[in-house]
Amino acid sequence: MKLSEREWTVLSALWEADGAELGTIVNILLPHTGWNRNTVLTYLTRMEAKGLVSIDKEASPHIYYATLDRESCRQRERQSFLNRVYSGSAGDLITAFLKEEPISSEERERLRKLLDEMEV
Amino acid sequence: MKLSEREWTVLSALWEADGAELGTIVNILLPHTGWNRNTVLTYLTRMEAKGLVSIDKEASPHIYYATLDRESCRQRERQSFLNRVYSGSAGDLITAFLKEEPISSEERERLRKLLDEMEV
DNA sequence: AAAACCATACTACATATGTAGTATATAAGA
DNA sequence: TCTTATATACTACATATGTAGTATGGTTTT
Repeated sequence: MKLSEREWTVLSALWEADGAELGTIVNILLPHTGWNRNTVLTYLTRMEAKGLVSIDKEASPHIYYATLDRESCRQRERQSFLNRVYSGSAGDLITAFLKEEPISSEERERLRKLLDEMEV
Repeated sequence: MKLSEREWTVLSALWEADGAELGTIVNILLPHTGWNRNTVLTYLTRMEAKGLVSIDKEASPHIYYATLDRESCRQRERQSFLNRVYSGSAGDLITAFLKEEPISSEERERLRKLLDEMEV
């Protein structure tokens, strides 16, 4: 199941404060989205139906959790992006990001080390 | 404007055979999508309305073109992916792909070289 | 020429998505 | 306690997306 942009945003908030009540989530999202409280609630509800969010309804107010952790979602997004945009060629993908994005020299060092470790 | 999965697929076909007539496009897409001819036509028409495709209607049959080249689209997708999934941290993104995807030793060499060139 | 096929335009319709508004119960302050 | 803010459930509605079907006219093949 592919996450939409908005779903990703909602999950990000949950990863930031997992097991949160509505108010908290709304507050996290508000600054950069401007979403209405009920909009957020709709997302959460719909995402529960999709299995992306789980809700503890015993508690009051309800408590909302992400059912997937960030790394699993990233993993899926990576696959999807790699195949869709680069037809699976990770080398090209990495090259493009390397060329385009500013990478600090520490980062570069880390990457070089990683490459070396792969050399066996 | 964000491309949907299907729009990306259609554009891929156009990049493969830009300036093509419907039949050609359908044939390119058919094997991996199974899309009906009219489905493809609908996509092309809708994408023209969005400015993603241009259609030469003088010709008969019409000729369909992608209005954006692959690299521009890749560029946008990279930005979107980077920000959405990695909050802008290109280093983490690259690391994840490096660790996960099989990269040939020639690729690794190329990447190393690229990293070295950045070292100035 | 009649049959079969291709292309285009237009229509259709279900589901998804973005974005709330309303009604209602409840909790928290004044 | 009366008012106000919160939370939840439910409803609403426009636009987008996925996926064709139909009607029509041109083209190619028997």
